[in-house]
Amino acid sequence: MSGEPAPHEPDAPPLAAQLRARGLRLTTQRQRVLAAVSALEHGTPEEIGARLRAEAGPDGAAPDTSTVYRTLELLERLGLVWHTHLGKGAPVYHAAEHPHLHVVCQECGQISSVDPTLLDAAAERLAADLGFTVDVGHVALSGTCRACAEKSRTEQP
Amino acid sequence: MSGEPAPHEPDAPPLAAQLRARGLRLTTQRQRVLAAVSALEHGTPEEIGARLRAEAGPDGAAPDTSTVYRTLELLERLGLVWHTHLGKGAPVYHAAEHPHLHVVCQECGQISSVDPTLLDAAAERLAADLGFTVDVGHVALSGTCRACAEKSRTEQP
DNA sequence: CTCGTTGCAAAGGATTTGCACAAGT
DNA sequence: ACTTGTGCAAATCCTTTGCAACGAG
Repeated sequence: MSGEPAPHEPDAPPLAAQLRARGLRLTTQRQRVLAAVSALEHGTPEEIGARLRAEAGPDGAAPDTSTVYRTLELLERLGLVWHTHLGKGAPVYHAAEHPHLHVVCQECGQISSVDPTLLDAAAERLAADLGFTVDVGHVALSGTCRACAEKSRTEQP
Repeated sequence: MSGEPAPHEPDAPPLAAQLRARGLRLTTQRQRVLAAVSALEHGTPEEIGARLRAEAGPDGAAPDTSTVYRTLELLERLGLVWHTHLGKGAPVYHAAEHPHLHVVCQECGQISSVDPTLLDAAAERLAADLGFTVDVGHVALSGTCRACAEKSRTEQP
């Protein structure tokens, strides 16, 4: 902690650079997967694959499912994307950009993004108490959204 | 919010009562699964099943895997257990008892339980802002524990 | 040209479901 | 007895892996 250069740059971590630095290769697939993750706010591997198929059209070839998984894992290791487990099913991926907090309704599954500073106080407390560093990008708060709370109040009086 | 009767009773929600109230039946399997969840602090469905097998011994019959899953779902709906997704793998279940917050290290997987009041401020903020009710029992904070933070500092200077 | 990457297809693990029988009330 | 719960086995869903061909540097 000694002053970050910039709050958040235009395209923060240069994909190509990250790859070259590690002797890895910049492929169309990797660019497309990353783009898809950014485009879909919260996408499961399956949804990301589906989107890539849609973008590719009938004749254009989309990355294979296995490639999507492999690429997501890679991108995560490069720090370009993060994943979170929201419900029972598949994890959702989101671009690392500026960190944000996920809030998920257990009933309807709706996802909201919240200002991460919401947890700053708690995070500092954990750091001071346990030396534990909270990774805000990974955090998801579960609960019940307003709509579902009212709905269940109506259905079960 | 008008004063809770007691901070936490000896055996808060009576399993049998919960079942009878809904016309459901009290079976050995259900009692055993609940007991196993309590015994294992944080158990995956698989681990819970394994423990039941072990408890049953060579000749005693343990609940089937599918029964474990069905029962966990039921117990959760009854409010007796909660599940949380810690890593990529399976969800972990824990007895509902008094609520506590889970803090998980992404590297070593170690789980710590923290005072849930840590999130009270954030929870109230969400309630006021979005009408969203945070379910503290479900929440898991991911990050890096002190040990792992120091370890990676040593290995990559 | 060399080595990382991809596609394909099959394997693997985890969770769910249909149905007939066993068990709780 | 009546209805719910369980065991069994097959079906699904999600993810991973081996290997030959392909493409970036």
